[in-house]
Amino acid sequence: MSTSSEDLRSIALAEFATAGYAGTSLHRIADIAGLSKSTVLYHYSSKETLLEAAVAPAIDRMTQILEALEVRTLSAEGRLAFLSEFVDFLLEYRREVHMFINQGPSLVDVPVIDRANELVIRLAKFFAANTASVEEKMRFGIALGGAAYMLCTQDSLGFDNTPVEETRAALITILTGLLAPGAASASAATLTTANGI
Amino acid sequence: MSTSSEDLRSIALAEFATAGYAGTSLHRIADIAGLSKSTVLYHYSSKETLLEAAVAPAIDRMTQILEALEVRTLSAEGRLAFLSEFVDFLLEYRREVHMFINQGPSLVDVPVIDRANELVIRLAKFFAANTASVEEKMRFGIALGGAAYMLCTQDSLGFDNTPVEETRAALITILTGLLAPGAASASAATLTTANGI
DNA sequence: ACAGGCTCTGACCGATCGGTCAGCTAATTT
DNA sequence: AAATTAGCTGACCGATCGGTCAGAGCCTGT
Repeated sequence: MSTSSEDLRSIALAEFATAGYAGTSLHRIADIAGLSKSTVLYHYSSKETLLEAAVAPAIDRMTQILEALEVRTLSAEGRLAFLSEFVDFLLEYRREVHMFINQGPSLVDVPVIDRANELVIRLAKFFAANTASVEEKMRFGIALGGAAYMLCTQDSLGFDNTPVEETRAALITILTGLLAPGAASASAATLTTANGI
Repeated sequence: MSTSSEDLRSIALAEFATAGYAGTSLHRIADIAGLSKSTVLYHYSSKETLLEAAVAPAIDRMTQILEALEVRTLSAEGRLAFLSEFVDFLLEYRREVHMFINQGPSLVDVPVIDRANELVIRLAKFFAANTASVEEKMRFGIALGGAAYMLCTQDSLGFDNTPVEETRAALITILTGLLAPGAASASAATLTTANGI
């Protein structure tokens, strides 16, 4: 894997996430990378291949997390531990998650995006089972969509130079309060400090 | 304003919100409306004009809300009353808000979207003033982005046939807890019932 | 020195994009 | 009845889209 390939992958991911897949041309990606459009199609045989390469790591990681999750039963502590793991996932793959969430419906014919949509549904089923109330389902949607949006808009919200540790700790606190209202703040504080923040 | 004009406006809004402005062709809008592309350009002189017509009502309403907000000072009750008003705004203009939030950065050269972006910034400044902590700014981002996402994805989250009143009451409860942690649940319940739900 | 990959490029292709224009039809105005 | 207007359409335009292809430059192994 050459340097150009990795450059193109990260440039494409950033552009797809902000301008949208349809709104980003191969010419633009090539320009940013300082290459020609032909070179982009040399490294990735098509625009769709480039998209798949851009989001594949996030999908693999998400699949892995979900499989481990669906095996073990979920105690109250296990739920909080999973939340901590999921926050790390969100922090690392914020742009990919933002893409899945906001462009998933319009990219249904792309196989890799279909897999992502399926993962989101599986996650939703875990967090808000069929027996869950409407409010619980809404809480899950707000947590997922809100976190992805917020993490991709830090600059516009005015805290883009915040250290990652602080963002992580605050996000765990907020999501804990959102998804487990009631027995929230105490457990969240315990979890936050337990992870060495 | 003929029937076709209004049809095209609502079709365009729905398509722009789900597939993105760049990802939606005038041909597709015309097809859905059962008209020709030429007819779309007869009613709206350009694609950008159609976008402006689609989002203008939401921008006007949001401007009106913000101006009224920035005049009066904000007591604790006033803040909750505003939240109730803002939830109504979100419910009515969910697709427009979803557009502003997710496509705002990529449509900076469109004047009407610039106005929308400016409104979001003004709203952020109200909710999380410059003195606000990072966590408070994050809470605002999650609330805004999360509510817009959740309301536009009800079907995928499995509660699309929920009556509006229930959605509204739950959203007020959730957002109150998100934006005013601590003195949340009691006030939220009071506000919810006070609005006749 | 030479042969063979790797990386990269410009020229070119058909399809689709947003947009223009002349003109059709049916209703309305005078 | 004649003229005008609103609503709509297909043909067409230049620009840009994703994608193909032959080949140039370069580095490595023989």
